[in-house]
Amino acid sequence: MKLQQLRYIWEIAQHGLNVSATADSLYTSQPGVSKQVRLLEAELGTPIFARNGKQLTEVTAAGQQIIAIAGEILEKTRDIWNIAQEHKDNRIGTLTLATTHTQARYALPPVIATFTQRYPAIKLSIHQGTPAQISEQASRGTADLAIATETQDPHENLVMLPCYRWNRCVLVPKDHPLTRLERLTLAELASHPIVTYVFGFTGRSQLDRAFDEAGLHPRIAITAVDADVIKTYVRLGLGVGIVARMAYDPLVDGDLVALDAGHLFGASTTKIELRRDMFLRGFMYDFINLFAPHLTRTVVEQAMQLRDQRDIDLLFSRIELPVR
Amino acid sequence: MKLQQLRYIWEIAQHGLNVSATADSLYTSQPGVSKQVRLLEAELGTPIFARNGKQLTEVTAAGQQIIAIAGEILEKTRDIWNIAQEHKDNRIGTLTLATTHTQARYALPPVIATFTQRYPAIKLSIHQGTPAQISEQASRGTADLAIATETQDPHENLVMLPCYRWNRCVLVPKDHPLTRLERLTLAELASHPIVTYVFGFTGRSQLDRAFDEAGLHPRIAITAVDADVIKTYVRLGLGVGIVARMAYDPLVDGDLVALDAGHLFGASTTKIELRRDMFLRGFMYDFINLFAPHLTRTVVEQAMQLRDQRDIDLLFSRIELPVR
DNA sequence: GTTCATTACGGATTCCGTAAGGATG
DNA sequence: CATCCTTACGGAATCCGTAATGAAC
Repeated sequence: MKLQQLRYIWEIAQHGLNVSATADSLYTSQPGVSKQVRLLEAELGTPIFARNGKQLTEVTAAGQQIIAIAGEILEKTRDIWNIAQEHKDNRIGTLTLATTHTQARYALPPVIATFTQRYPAIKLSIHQGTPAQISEQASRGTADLAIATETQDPHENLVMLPCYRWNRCVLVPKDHPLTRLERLTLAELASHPIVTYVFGFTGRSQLDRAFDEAGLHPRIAITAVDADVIKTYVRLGLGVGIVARMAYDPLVDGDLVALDAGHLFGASTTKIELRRDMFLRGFMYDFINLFAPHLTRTVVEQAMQLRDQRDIDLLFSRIELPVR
Repeated sequence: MKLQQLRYIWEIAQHGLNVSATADSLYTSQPGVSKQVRLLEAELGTPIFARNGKQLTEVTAAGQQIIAIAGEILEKTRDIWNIAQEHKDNRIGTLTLATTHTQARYALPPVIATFTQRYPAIKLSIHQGTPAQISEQASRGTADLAIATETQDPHENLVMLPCYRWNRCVLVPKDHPLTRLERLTLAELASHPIVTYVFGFTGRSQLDRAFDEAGLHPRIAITAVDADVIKTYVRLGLGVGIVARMAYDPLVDGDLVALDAGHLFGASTTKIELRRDMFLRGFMYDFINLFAPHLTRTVVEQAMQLRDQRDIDLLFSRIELPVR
């Protein structure tokens, strides 16, 4: 059994059992990959992939278990690399973030500016995706950290650290009837067509819940994954926008009015997700701390040692999160 | 980075940084091991071992972290092997038990008789040791299961499953004054010199606690790790023995009298310890089930999925354990 | 002087690429 | 017929053993 063989079978599984594509992605030859797989299967004495003739058609029962463990082993080799790099020179390395549009566009820029200034030799790479995708990336070790607000069903091996709470605002054109109200209500809001996030993004589910609990069923005219698209359609007069307050920038969005909606929907919480047992490099702790000042190295280490997310939530229940 | 290199550094750490001894234990040449270590260090760019001239003197900070992870990786490769074997033929394989004298001598024999009959092709190997040693073995993956009563400070990565409760008895020669008592008391017992287990073995700490709480300080004349030695000294008249009741065998120990002491010390619990994330083969579930009938495969799987030993204890608090 | 790790070196093995072959849809 | 996996084969790299070297206790 060799690490490379484990890497091969894992990558083949990730590439839909296509050995050629896998070989390409690993910058090696297809027969080489194929051969190592056969060798591993021969050594273990049991097939990992089921074949129809020469095509790989599915993963055997044994294969599924083996590939899962192979993935864990590969994560740990990455940890070893990180440890070695950290001790060699803690200023160089790579930080891979997986995050959503909202974070990347509105929350992260100042943090990243400071971070890159402090660590000019750290290569930063940001993977944008859906909340489900970025959780997946953190879980698989493709990304070091995931940053998002919505998490449908949390992965077993991820720790979630609350970073900040934020409120929504309602975006309307300057002369919109809603601007003449003393205080915005859910009922008033529901009488207009809504432009907001698609389900699963940026606290959308919390928004639905608020309307539901009030027995209101507003018409959702348009849904988008990011605030910029939402603003565009608000400008076209297709509805009133509901976005994260931080997405409203007076300088750029002077033609729109932002009406506070914090009292209507309650605050949402943005979280950092990371693998429970991963090795965090010094600059990673620093990045987390820059993003969420209450998440000091000590606090993060403490949280990661807890085995149960409930214990972690308990740990943070005492801490006052910043509100944006 | 190769699996073999990880195995080498891990084994070197286990062998007190002696490369020659490590090479011998791995049935390979010493220069080969040495070279692979240097290659790994070169690849990672950071030393794993500190050297004084050519001697390995200590493990670097990076090395400690790396070796720890290497150990976890090696455990997972064993899991892969087990999975493959299980799918190849679930009747062949190896079961490695780590246990104490008391279990091996009195509790395990009938279980093992049944087990070997059911699985004639499973190689069974039993490592005897102190409770601390056998926990260590389970934790390190040197043994599949550890079976013991006392566990000083439980390892992080071990799950402990309660198997049965047992009581003590007092062994005395046939004509001993204690035999004339209606009902044995702690005070009476404490007035005689005691022969029992050394601290850390077979529920000894619970025994001490009972005397302490009664404000008694009996003279402990002789301590041993196993009941057979204890019986020997009781026969020599050096004191009264306190042993697990199951250690008294009327057939062999007819010259001694066993006085029930369950009401004096309360019951102790014998537990199976196993790595939380290990892959258990079918026959391993079966062995556990034979040893403790309430530990069915479903129950064991359930317990292993719990992240916190407290949750496991909770799970079993409802179950009535057999008493021996 | 003994123990122990590194370096040197040669033979065997393994790895990995290209090219050809055969199966699938 | 295009895609895709396997087999065949040769050159390169790696591995692993023995022997020699040198440092530490």
